[in-house]
Amino acid sequence: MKRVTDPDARLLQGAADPTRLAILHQLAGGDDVCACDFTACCEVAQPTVSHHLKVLRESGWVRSERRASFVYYTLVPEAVERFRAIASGIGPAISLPSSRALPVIQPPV
Amino acid sequence: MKRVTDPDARLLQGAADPTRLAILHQLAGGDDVCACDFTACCEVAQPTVSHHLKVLRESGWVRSERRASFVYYTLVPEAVERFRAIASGIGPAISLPSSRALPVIQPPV
DNA sequence: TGACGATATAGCCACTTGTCAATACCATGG
DNA sequence: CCATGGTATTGACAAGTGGCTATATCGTCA
Repeated sequence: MKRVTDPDARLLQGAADPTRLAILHQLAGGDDVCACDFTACCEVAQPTVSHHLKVLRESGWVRSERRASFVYYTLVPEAVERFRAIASGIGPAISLPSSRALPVIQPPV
Repeated sequence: MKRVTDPDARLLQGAADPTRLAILHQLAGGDDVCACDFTACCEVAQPTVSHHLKVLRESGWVRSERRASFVYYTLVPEAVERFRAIASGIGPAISLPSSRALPVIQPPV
């Protein structure tokens, strides 16, 4: 992919991967999570998790902090805020007549 | 990139590009936009715009409709809804003490 | 029907991505 | 100091991406 310079696109690209989305969801509570815990949830090897954590760090989603021999990751609140701002900026003001389901979209291939 | 099967990741990946983000912003009003108008805003050649429109179509973001010899594109409301749902699902409930600025994030490379 | 303007597709290229095995790094506990 | 366990980095690979030029397709109008 072309080297993305636009910060917004960079943020979106940071989240645009199933593994990283799972990591973000695991961090959604707001508490910090040990790196070792991600290896459990995502079915990928440890170096791959480490790689994705790096991508999330470099796109501004998370910060890491070493405590003893463990490394803990936290969501960056500003990133979440920005993401929500992007969400607000796309599309008209909420106006779907009957928006109860919020279905997962399954496009035609 | 790994073939993304997760619909949410697919949706995010659809938006994770500066050109496509510009297209989405241009569609944000809710009105349909002629394909020819995207060529103007994004500094890429016509086939490239067409390519990005296809990506947006296949990730569920837009629908196209031919009228006369022009093709008009519209935002898919469900995609916007889903995107906002993802935004709500990431991170804790809105709680940033003083969130006025919503700054564009510039991570430390 | 034939020419023309608007979009889409095909084919190619350089570059990026996701994944892993192997290995290096680092803090802690003997 | 050394062994150990958690984490990051390296190096390799297949596959995907974004961009372009050239070309095909589709509708409209003369």
